[in-house]
Parts: sequence; C-alpha cells; structure tokens
Amino acid sequence: MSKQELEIVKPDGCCGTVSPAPLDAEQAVELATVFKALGDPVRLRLLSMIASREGGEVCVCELTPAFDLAQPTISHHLKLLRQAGLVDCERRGTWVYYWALPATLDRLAGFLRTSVNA
Amino acid sequence: MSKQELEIVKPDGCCGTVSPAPLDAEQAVELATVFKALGDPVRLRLLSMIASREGGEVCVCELTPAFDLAQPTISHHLKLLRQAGLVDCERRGTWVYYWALPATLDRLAGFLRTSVNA
DNA sequence: TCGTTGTATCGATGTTGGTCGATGCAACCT
DNA sequence: AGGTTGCATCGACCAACATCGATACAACGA
Repeated sequence: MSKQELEIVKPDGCCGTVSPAPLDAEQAVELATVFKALGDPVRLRLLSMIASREGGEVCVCELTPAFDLAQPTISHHLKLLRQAGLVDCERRGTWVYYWALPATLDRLAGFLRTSVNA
Repeated sequence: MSKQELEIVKPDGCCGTVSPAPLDAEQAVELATVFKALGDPVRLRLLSMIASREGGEVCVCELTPAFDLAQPTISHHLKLLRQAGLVDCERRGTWVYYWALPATLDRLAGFLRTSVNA
C-alpha cells in the first residue's frame, strides 16, 4: 500500500529526517478494523451495555428494545462487534448472551498509550 | 434516538434487571466520531507518524510521499483527523506542520479503560 | 406436532465515505 | 510581476455501510 517504505523522498531540505514508520500497513489495517467497529454510536452503546454489566453477560432480549431500531439492525451491529473480536456470544436455550472480550480492548488501549506517550 | 431510556420492557423473566445505560446516546455520538476517525488504516498511520515524532511535529511534505495515494486524499484524511480533535496544524512559511492532541486520545483511552474494568 | 417467540440471515435501498483530477490559494524565488 | 511549489478545496465517481421488511432457523410450550 505504501509507495516508499525505506527511501523517503523529501521535497528539499524542509525538515529533519524521518524515523521508520511506527505502524506498518498491515498492523494499521487490523487496528482500523477494530476502531471502525467502534465508530458507530449504536455499537458503542451496545459494547458499553455489555461490558459494564455485572456478571459480564447480557441477553440480546435486553439490548434490542433499548434502541429505536429494528431487530435485524441490532443483530447486524452485534455481528460487527463479534467480527471485530470485541464481544462473543453463546446460545443457552431460547436466549443468546453476549460478553465483552477485554483482550481486544487492551490492544486498542495499547495503541493509544504509545501514541500519547510519544 | 433511544426508545425507552428508563423503562426497559423485557420479554418476560429471561434475565436480571437492567442497570442504567452506562453511555448515553449523546456521549456515544461524540465518542463514535473520534473512533470513526481512527477507523481507517491511512489515518491510523498518519496519526502514528505524527504522534510518535520527536519534537511532536511533522511536516505534511513528509506525510504525503509515505503513501501510495494522491495528495488530495492525504489532505482529506488529515482534515478528518483535525475535525475529530486528534491533531492540529499550523502553517509556517511554505510548509504546514501537524501535531497530535493527547487530550482526545486520553478520552478514548478512558472509555476503553472503563469498559475493560467493568 | 403445531403455533409462538427469540435471533440470525437475506435482499433491497438510501446514505456515507475513500479516492482522484482539476482548481484555487498562499508563500517563496528570480 | 511572473513562475514555481506546497497544501487545501471542489466535484464526481464508485464502494462500503446502516437500515429495514421479509424470511429462515432454533427452542420452547401446549
């Protein structure tokens, strides 16, 4: 995706030298997928409702009526959160329960931390 | 945006009671705007290049040739990062310099932290 | 077994977003 | 002043996405 990874061509002598890109293209694609999953208000609230729950589990039957959206729409957003590795789910009898996966959240926090401390 | 904020109607007696939504709709919209800005590999790398820089400033003339994209495209991504409050810029003579705004990154990290610790 | 309920998937649709060429503007140089 | 370079904005195009109704599937109850 990048044109020149090692040999950076500067216009002339405008600024200092370039340190190697701190985030390669591959890592950026993976991270962006997760951030994109958080880039929607509905999904943010869904994740917040799931993660902030005592016991760590929430039934879909509680999540769906909390929004002014159709049921397939909520199901779609939950699927995106799942594909991003932010939550997982399990069917137990009639209902499906969702819980958060802290490892993925930690990964995002790690990126933000290194960016802040730079 | 939400149908019922206080009175949650549950199907019957499937699960426990609902704690108040930990992230209201308004906060979710604001946070999602910032996360959305990070939901693109190019912007993620741009921010990383800017934030991880000694001195904290990077000239646009260094950022543009680091990608296989047209100059207006990079300018567009930088604009989105600006509008999200993640970076700011200043023109000094011929060149424009960008730097990161840690406060916004901290805000995101705060959300992730509360979600992890729930 | 049949109807009912909870959830996911499918297909369609309107909107948003990434990308680019063309253009405009600002600052420098001669 | 005129030409050049760095960067932003504009307008257009195509892909991706959010949303919904219809439908399918799974589990339960009668």
